[in-house]
Amino acid sequence: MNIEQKLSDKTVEALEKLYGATIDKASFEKTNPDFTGDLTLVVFPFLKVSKKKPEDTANEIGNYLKENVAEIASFNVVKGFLNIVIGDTFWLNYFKSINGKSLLHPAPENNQVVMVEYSSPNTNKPLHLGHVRNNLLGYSVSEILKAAGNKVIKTNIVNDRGIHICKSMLAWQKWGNGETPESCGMKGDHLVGKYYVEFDKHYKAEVKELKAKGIPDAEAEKKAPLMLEIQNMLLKWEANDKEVRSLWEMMNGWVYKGFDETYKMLGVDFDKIYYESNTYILGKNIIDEGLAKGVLKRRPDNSVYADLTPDGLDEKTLLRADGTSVYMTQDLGTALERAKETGFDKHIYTVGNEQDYHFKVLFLILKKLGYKWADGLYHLSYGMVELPEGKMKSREGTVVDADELMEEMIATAKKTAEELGKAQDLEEADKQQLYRTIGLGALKYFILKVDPKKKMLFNPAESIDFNGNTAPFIQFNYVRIRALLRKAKEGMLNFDDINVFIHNVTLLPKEKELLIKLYNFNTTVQQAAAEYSPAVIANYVYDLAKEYSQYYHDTPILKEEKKDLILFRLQLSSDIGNAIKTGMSLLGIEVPERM
RNA sequence: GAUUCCGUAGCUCAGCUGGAUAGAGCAACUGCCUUCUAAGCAGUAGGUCGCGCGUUCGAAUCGCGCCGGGAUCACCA
Repeated sequence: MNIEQKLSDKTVEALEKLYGATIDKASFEKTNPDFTGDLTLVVFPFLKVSKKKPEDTANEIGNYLKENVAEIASFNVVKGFLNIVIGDTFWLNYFKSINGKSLLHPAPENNQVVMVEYSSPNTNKPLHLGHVRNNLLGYSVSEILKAAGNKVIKTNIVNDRGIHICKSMLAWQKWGNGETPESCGMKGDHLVGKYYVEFDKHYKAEVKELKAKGIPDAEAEKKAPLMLEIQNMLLKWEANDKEVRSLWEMMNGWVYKGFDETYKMLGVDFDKIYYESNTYILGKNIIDEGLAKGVLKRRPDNSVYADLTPDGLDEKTLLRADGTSVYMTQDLGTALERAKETGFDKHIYTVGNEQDYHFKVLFLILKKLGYKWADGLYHLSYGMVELPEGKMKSREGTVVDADELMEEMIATAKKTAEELGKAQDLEEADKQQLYRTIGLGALKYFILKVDPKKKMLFNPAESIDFNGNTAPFIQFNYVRIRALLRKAKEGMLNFDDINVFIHNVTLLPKEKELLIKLYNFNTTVQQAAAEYSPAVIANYVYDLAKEYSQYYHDTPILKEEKKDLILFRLQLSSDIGNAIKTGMSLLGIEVPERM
């Protein structure tokens, strides 16, 4: 049982015995660093039952706890604050208990099936910074949920069909001259993206021309020849036209190859990939079911809708008058399909906050339809990535490309390392690997340390930092630990048998703080899982690394005179290294051995 | 207009299930490399926690109202 729980239970007991009061639980919090103690109980809420002054109440509870909880070394009272000091013995026992083990101990009873959907790209253009945030979040949340004891299925739904896909296809057909990724040396997704832009350019020119002839805006946009052509192409696609389909398959193939490279570089992956070309028809069964149950209604023109006005939302159309379905219909169908397929307990959609309304409606309709699993649906809604001048706009060319961004980060890592004279004795291949680890680490940490639901700012003019609250700083501390351990090994120091050296250890204040931090590792992972927030992990790992950095600076480890202390400090460092490595892996960030 | 998210140091962010004097990093300025990796450590300076009212022994944190910003409110995806 953890110490906070024990203290809480005993406090409840104390209140009962001292004042005859029944209280559910008493919560302790971390003692403010300016005061002596490890855990603090605020006694103000108990004055009602004690009918005594804050100081007296705190002292009485303190005395009771001291007598009944062996781990307590001492306590002090400041106004209404009861500060508890936990003895070294407790922390040293904890230290022994984690020796050589993983810090993670997932709760098996928590073993739920969780689907995490993320990425969801369109196959008409390459991935950009917004996708990067999505991918990193989805991947990291998946890792965190796994660490918290869930069975996670990572999924991706690829938007591979529709009018926007036809745009790049048509443009390539018209102006591509048979260009392929091989022939021009361009990554497939970038090549297709180029033709998407190309389409837009010609289309705009046509619209402008029509407008010049005095045709109203809306009509010009609809009547432009290129618009009519892609609409025709979409119809052909839906009719399974051989020529259109093979063009579609070829160009999507290029895109997938490009995406695979980007995903690989980002370090994300999926257990199951869905394609909208297979799922867009889904959902019609649900309509029939909904109509039968009376959840959905039919209008005179034959269109079908869900009336959500009683819930403070609008009417949502699910089937057009012509019988075709809309985006929402697909999502209803896909959710049902997945529920049948996997029997998930939870399903997390990693999608930007611009779709908050969409998911509200989606979940509500599924609940109204009476599906139990609908309670397990969750929209992991994250804020947009903005540039100093505002939103990224592909039309204005202000989109930050994912591949380019990663390249730049790696190049900056290289440049910085060379300036600092780092890693000079490494093999060339190891150097390249190191620059990747550092550059991509910096990028990932920069994005993940921010609370997902907040919008975040990215300034391309200022490169992402490598100092301070960053991945390279955390990696650096890991590297220092690894260097110590290598040297210890060379010096034949054997710290395997913890029982030999632990008896002669008195904890320094910093060592105790570090042990407390390690002790909180699992709680932190659980919290991050509950909040679906990698930022919780990022902040934890940074705090730990920062504390260690101070410790490392102030405390001799290999240079310590007493051998038992050397061994203790090495083992402590090693444990911290493990915590850093594990924590970073939950963010999808690697740590190097040297840098 | 309605719904919703956000507003903390010059900048980027923590803290928010109410608790003690609001924390980091960057940028600025000062020190510290013949001692375990200086991508580091220590220090100085920088805040009416958007504004007001309320609840409370206690509010950055909870509630209400303003002000400012974003997003959404299609038989688009």
